[in-house]
Amino acid sequence: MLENKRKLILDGAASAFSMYGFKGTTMDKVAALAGVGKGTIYTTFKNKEDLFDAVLQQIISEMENIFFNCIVPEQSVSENLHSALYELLEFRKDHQVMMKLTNEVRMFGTDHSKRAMDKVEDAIIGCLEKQLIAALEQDKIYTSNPRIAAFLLYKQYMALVFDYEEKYGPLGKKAIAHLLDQHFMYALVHNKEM
Amino acid sequence: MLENKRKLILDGAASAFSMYGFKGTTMDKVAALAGVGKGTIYTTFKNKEDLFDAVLQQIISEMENIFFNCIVPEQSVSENLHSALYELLEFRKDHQVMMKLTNEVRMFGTDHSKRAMDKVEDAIIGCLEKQLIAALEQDKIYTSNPRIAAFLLYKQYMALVFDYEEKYGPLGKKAIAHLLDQHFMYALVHNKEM
DNA sequence: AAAATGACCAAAATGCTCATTTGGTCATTT
DNA sequence: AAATGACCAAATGAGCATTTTGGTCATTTT
Repeated sequence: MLENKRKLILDGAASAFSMYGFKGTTMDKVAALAGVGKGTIYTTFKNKEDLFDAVLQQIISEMENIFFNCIVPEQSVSENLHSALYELLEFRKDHQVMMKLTNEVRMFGTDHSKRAMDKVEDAIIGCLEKQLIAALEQDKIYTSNPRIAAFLLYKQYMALVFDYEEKYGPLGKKAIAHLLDQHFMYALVHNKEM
Repeated sequence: MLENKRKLILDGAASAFSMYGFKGTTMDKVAALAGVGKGTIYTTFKNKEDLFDAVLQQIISEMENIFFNCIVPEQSVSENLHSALYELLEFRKDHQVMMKLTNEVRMFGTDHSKRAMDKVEDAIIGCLEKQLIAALEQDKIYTSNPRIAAFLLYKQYMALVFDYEEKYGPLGKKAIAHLLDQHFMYALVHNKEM
């Protein structure tokens, strides 16, 4: 019944971290939410941070699946990238709790949990990079360094979704996609000098 | 002698805020560094935050001057934007203390001093926007919204200078300029559909 | 026997008190 | 009239008592 418990605990922990953040989540709460004894958690996970890592890893996997599923060879690069970004938007909406966590962890978290959150960022950038590389191999885009391009794409996306909203008010999904298309994708698709 | 004192105080305060940050700076230290009595500060500035504002405003003015001076009509838009970004890089180097302040204020500062730091950001974006508008009027670039373009340019620049360094190591000035040129400017200069 | 559990403990977090520091004032000095 | 620093109320932080919490392990359950 160990594997069954693992899922229970992981789900309880995900709820707890979502509701209370990292610091606000106690192992007692996780145990209660998961409906298991506190000691049981420690038969599967080394400690709180390990549990946190596992929850994030689960989110990362979900996300990578979603990303993977929107690469459609028949689609144009631009369309694929659009799909990917829409998925990123949807993902953010579903897991907007995770974004709160990002903030909290950066402010109060330990070094370890900071690194854990960075892994999420790296995973997203990695997904984007993968798509860019695929496009690159088909000569659909030009870039000397798909990793940097993915990094910039991600940062620009985050700036539009979060920073812009803070300063000038929220932007619709449509507007964000359009802005990225005009200001970032265009160069990728047309600039042969990269 | 009031105007003379004002400069003394402003310089002392600039040093103090640079050395100790906002919280770490006491009015006694400012008075000592400026070589004036503490009470004197309050004949010119309403309070600590007002003084902080004044110091930032001075930095903003310096920065705007530098920016203004690198708009050369004979130069191409791309060159002008390059100059502006190089100046921004130089500016950051000289006032890198200010960047520390940004962090500190965001973490521990009052709402007021946060807004004060935002003004610096807005000033930089404003400078970029001004240059973009000038270029737009000469039909040298295309963009439906120079404010957003300036915002994105700034964010991308900051991401390259700070976030990228944190993740993958520092980028040289040359590399940063090149990346911005390839990934951002290109669309501005070529994408007539904006 | 193997898995699950919750009472238990050391350590960390929190609340609280009180001495010190600090932003700001104002009577005095220059 | 301008400048000043002793002075004050409020904010801060060190130090301590109390509570909470991550993690363990002897006991119970299956």
